[in-house]
Amino acid sequence: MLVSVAINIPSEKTFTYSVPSELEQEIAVGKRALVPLGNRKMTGYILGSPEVADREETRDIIEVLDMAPLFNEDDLRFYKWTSDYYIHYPGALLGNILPGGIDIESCMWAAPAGVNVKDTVANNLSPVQRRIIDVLENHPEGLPAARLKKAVGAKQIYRDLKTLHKIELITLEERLKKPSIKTKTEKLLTLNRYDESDLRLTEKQKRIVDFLSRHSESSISSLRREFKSVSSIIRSLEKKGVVSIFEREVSRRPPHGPDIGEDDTEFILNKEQQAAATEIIRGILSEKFSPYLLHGITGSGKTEVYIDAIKEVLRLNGSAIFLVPEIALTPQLLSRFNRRLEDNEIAVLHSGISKRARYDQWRKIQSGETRIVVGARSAIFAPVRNLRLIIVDEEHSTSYKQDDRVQYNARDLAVVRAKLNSAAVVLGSATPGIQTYHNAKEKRYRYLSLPVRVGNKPLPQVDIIDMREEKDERGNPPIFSRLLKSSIRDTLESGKQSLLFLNRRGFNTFLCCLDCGYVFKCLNCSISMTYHADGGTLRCHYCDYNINLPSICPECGGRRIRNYGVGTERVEKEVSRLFPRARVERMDSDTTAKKGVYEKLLKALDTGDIDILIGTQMITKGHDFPNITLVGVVSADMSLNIPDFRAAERTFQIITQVSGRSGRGDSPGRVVVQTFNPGYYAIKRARKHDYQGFYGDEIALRRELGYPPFFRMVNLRISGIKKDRVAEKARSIGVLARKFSLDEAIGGKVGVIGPAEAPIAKIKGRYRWHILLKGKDIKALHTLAGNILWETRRDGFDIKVDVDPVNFM
DNA sequence: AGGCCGAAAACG
DNA sequence: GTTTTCGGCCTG
Repeated sequence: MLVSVAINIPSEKTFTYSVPSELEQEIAVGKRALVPLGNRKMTGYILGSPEVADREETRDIIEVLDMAPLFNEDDLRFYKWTSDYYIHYPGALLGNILPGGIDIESCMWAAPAGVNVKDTVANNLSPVQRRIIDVLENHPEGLPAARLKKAVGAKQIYRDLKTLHKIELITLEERLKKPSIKTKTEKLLTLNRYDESDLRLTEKQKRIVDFLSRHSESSISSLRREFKSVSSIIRSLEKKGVVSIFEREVSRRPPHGPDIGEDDTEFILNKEQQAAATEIIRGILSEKFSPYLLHGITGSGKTEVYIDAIKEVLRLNGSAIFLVPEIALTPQLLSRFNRRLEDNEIAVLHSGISKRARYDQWRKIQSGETRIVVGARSAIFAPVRNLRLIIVDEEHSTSYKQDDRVQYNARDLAVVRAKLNSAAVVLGSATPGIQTYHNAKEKRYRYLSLPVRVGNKPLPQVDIIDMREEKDERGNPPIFSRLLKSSIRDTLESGKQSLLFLNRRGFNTFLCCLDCGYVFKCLNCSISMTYHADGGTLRCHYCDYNINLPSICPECGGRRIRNYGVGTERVEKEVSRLFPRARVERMDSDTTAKKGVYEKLLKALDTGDIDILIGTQMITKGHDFPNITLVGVVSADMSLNIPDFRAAERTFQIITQVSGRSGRGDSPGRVVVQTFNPGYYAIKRARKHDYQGFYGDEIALRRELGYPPFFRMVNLRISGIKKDRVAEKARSIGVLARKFSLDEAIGGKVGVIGPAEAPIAKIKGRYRWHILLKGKDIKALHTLAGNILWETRRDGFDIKVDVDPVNFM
């Protein structure tokens, strides 16, 4: 018997192994096996068992690592599609999406041999060898070769390790690295059929046999509770063949979150919600691929529609995946789900869950025990059984695109997975992505609309303030316009709550020397550092490098350093100055870094203990607080000035989303948007809540300029430590790309733009360049990107392919 | 010929 | 990803 496995290494290959006959029983797709690779051992993910090997020699697998598969063939088809589309190594993709911390592998382990290195010997060692000895002196128990290499700072280390081993200064052995989480198992007993007349059982043995005959299977621990000491009795029963012992994994329940929001158990859908839910349920029942765009304005009650559809899926004994853009949104959603979908356990998958719990959840989903999965983007890979429905809430959110490691877009993958499983998929948003809306217009998705707010509440009135007209005492633009100031005051006086939104945390966005114009920038990243008044530090928002606020300019020694730009901290200070009696809180990634703070702030907002909440992106989504009647967008321009073709789309979405927080209760809401670009179409359309109008403007531009959805893109990112060499490498890849783009298979169907230095030219000490590939034919784009990767050695460079890029920085 | 080194390939 | 092998270069 043969198996093909994928291994978590940067290689597109899968590997074929033979299976010793005693392990054949245990083989199944989706289980892991310990396999030999070179002279080490690695964890391989079993993909199938081919009839014939594609090479002469195969080695035996060592061990099957799982009792039950981690995924089945359906899941695998989807994973394979993903690794093909995003041009990722299949083993690396599996390694990334499967619950972490359970794989086993071995490595070379170097340890000092415990002999004194004599001077005469030491003098004969090369510098690298001497450093190895030095490092090992501080690690008497030894180190993995790879870690040692880093510690020594050498390019190569194996030759020297071998030499040192030969002269017996160090020991070298292969060592298994233990998985970081252990799977918990319990031992179970079942009663075999046996001939009573053949056996003489003691009194105690009889009692246990009697107990077992009344239960189909029992754990040893439950027997122990019943009969105290049992081990020796069980052993002798097993010897006689009366019982058999087997092992099974047990899992723990995840902790229960806090309860937020009103009791909405008795919710009744309005006419539009009912129509949308009915249509989605029709799709679910059809057992055909049924994609929907649920376009519901803010406050229109999309979640109720989702819950209705999920209820239907549960009735059909199917599974549903519910994706949320940010893990911060799960607690609220969960308490709502728990109220409405009682008796059904809900699995939560996201990066905030511990490894151990994530593994347990994965197991329960895989076995079909849990049928509802809620989570951030990675939950799209959950190994659900009988998938009938995927919901992508706030589908326009850019956080569905993973930026590091394996880059994928969970929103797009949701549609693919639904297609592979003939399931329904609902993309829901108040401000659908241009691409999604375009798909709906082209009839690829069915369009469902919730055009009114629940309870017919009006949308808030939006006022645009031209900040060029506003001046403070010194003639500079103030933080708050007169209208925003008076609106906050009015809101305070009427006992309602205000939300102030700003897309930038910190105090001032940059510091600048008035004498020489020097701007304080991060040493590792080409980013201006942000002043944080909290700790009196300057911080880089990319690598968190921070220094104390300097009093003199490091460039010219000048003492006149000025603050520019406004962050949430600065806004907070200004609010406290203007409204000293108001209860003000700030919600951004600085204040919510500590666990539980986020929930606490939401709770306080809920109970009315906050008058004014200031925050970033974090406050724009998904919260329903009826007492908020004023929303202030402190600066709408931040998202406009990014080098990205989606800048207008983002601006429209942010203004609309944050406006939607206002006026959800009985009092009408109001929104004040401050901007230096009051005439910009995205802002003008947002003022009128005019999505269709905005779409019309935007799609015309996209068509004219050749952007998605009319053209597809692949971005190649090249980064490295040495500035000149990265530039050189980028240029040589650019030449290669242009050459390949003329190939027959591609035939001028792909345009090559660049290479160019990335807008953020340096992050964490790595210089960055990119090359953009653009074309209508995704196949040609894929072929070209694949060819380039294939032909390019990444010696000292990091080269990443980003298919359908979202972030161009 | 043998040692040394960085680059490249192989790993089933 | 780790470990081995390749091939060019130097020394003697």
